[in-house]
Formats: sequence, structure tokens, C-alpha cells
Amino acid sequence: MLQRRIDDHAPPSRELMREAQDIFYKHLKRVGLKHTDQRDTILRTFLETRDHLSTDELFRLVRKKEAKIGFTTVYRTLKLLAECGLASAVPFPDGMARYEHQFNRRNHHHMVCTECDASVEFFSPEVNKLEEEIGRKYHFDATRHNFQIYGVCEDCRKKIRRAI
Amino acid sequence: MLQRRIDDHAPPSRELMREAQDIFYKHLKRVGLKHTDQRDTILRTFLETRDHLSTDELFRLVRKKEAKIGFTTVYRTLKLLAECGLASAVPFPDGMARYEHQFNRRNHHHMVCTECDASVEFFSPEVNKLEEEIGRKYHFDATRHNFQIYGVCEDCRKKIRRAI
DNA sequence: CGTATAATGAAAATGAATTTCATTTTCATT
DNA sequence: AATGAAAATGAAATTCATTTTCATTATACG
Repeated sequence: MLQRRIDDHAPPSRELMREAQDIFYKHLKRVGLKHTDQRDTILRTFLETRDHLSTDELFRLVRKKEAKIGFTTVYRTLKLLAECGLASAVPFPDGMARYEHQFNRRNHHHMVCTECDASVEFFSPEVNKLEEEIGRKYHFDATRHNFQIYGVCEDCRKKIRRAI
Repeated sequence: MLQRRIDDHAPPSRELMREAQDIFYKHLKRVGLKHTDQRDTILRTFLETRDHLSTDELFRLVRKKEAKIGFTTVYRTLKLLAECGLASAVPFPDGMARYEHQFNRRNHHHMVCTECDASVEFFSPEVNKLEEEIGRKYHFDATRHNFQIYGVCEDCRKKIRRAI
């Protein structure tokens, strides 16, 4: 099942889509790989979501468009997308590998409800500043970070209160 | 293999050890479980490390003390430790479930080198403050968080520079 | 002590991630 | 457009961490 998602998101514009495809196909060329319809479909499907997708979840979405595309291809394409920076793996506590897209996104963070798995994105420039400061302090060349807050969302809190 | 770890850590004092055991055995009693030698050994072994241990890594350490203890017991005990708050799962990007101990520890965060997997702990009261603020803003009952910065450590940076 | 209940650990089961391999497709070169 | 080398595809098999099962052993309460 797809994660519930709380945010205000418009689907990517045609230009952004094109730009992302450009990045992807430049990467393929660079490492000597080929342009295929499957890869195209998978990239587009991926960009159209804003969820944190497991490979299997993306596979199901891709299937709706092109019933012939196999799980393995989705799996491999997702790795390629991660390689060229369009996707990145988000370690979630459920243990399954999940990816989110990274293209033209503000650096963002997640709040995860431990009751219903809803995840809310939030943006915090302070966190970005911290990344930089900490990196300097420890002589790390910091490239990205991962910030998740766990807790119970308002809805679940109400439900729990009612259940008592 | 154990993760390389960079920090300044003294082994837990006898009193802290005792206090942790107390918490553990109170928890066992509460849920109607029994006190066993194996659980004792596993708890002690766990507390003596500061690494982010996978189940298998802890199992290997436990084995050195008591060769008869099985993997399954370590696996189950780790879950019990997580239940009573002495351990907590840390989602790392390698996909394996890792635990760290949580007893009497300042709230801390990690820097992970993407080249050598070394992890450095750091402490940042600002991050704790942010957790609180964000929780308030989004009406989340925030209980904990997870903050990791990825980058390249000084050593690896030197190695890379030499290789070019 | 005796007995009910839980713990243990070896082995089997599960399930996600990854690899294999026969077949098909792409694409640079005729 | 045809060719052929190299890569892609996808079904199936494999790997490997995690979890469950089950027969045996240990704990603890009366």
C-alpha cells in the first residue's frame, strides 16, 4: 500500500519533466547505456508521484501504464535514477528501501506518524544551515542529510483518546 | 563487519550497567517473561559496545562470550531491548536493521561517510529544539527524531585526491 | 519438589533484493 | 534499409537477512 501523504503538490511541468529526462539520458550516454521505452515510462511514472516509493510500489504504478514492463527493469532503472541524482534512497524504519525524487526539490525533511505511517514534508532552512556547520566542524564534505521526526499525528491522537 | 566508529567513549560504569539491567528485568516481569542467563549476556554485550550493530554483528560478539547462544535468541532479545527503550533501531542506508543503545545517552546524531561507512556521532541541542518547534507547528506529538548527514570524511577525501 | 509456562536454538519459511540467462531491442555502421 | 555487436529485458532462480516453527530444556511459582 502506498503511504499516505500530506502535502500540497502540483504535478511536474512539462519543462521540468523534459529537463529530468535530459539529465537521465545524458547519464545513460555517459556510462554507455541505451535509451529505451521502458526506461522512459519508468522515469515519467516516478516523477509523477511524490510518495516515498518502494520498488514494488513503483512497479505497480508502472504496470498500469505498460503492463509488459517487468519488476526487474523497474528495479534496475531505479538504481540508475539514484546514480544520476534524480532519485535518492530514504531509509525508513519499516526496513524497505524507498526512493523519492530529488529533482528540483527544495531540501526537505519528513515527519512520520508512528501510528498511521502518514508522512508530512517540511522545510527548514535551519537544518540546512546545521548541515553546513557540522560538516565544517568535523571536516566532512557534507553532501546531503536525512532528517525525520517521529511522533503521533493529530488524527491518531484523537483516535487514541477516543479509544480510552 | 563492524562499522568503523569515531568517538570518545568510556565503557559503561558498573552502576549504569546495573540500572539498565534493572530496566530490562522490570520490563520482562511486566510482560510476564523470564530472567535467563542468555538474556543477561546479550544485554551486557550490547551495552559494552557503542557501534550501530546489526543482529548478526551482536550475535558474533555474544558468541565470543557464550558459544552456545543462538542467533534466534539474540534476535529476540534485541527486540525486547527495543521494546523497553534500551535499544533503538537506526535506519541506515545499507538496508540492514541496526540498533544502538539508548540508555543514558544524550540525544545524538550521525555523520556517515559514504566512502568508508565510518560514522561519527555529534550532539546538537539545536536539532532537539527544532524537533520541538516543528512538532508544535504541525500538531505532531513528536517523540524522537533521526538526523544523519552524509558526506566524505577527511581521510577518504585525501585518498581520492591522491588517486586522481 | 512438581508442574505450568516460557525460553531456547536448530531448522525451515518467508520475502525483499539481486543475479542469471535466453531472448529481444537498440544503435552505430555499413 | 540491413547488419551485427552490445546492451536491455523480464521471467525465473538465487541470495540473504529476517522471522516463524517446533521439539527440547530451563525457569519460577505454588
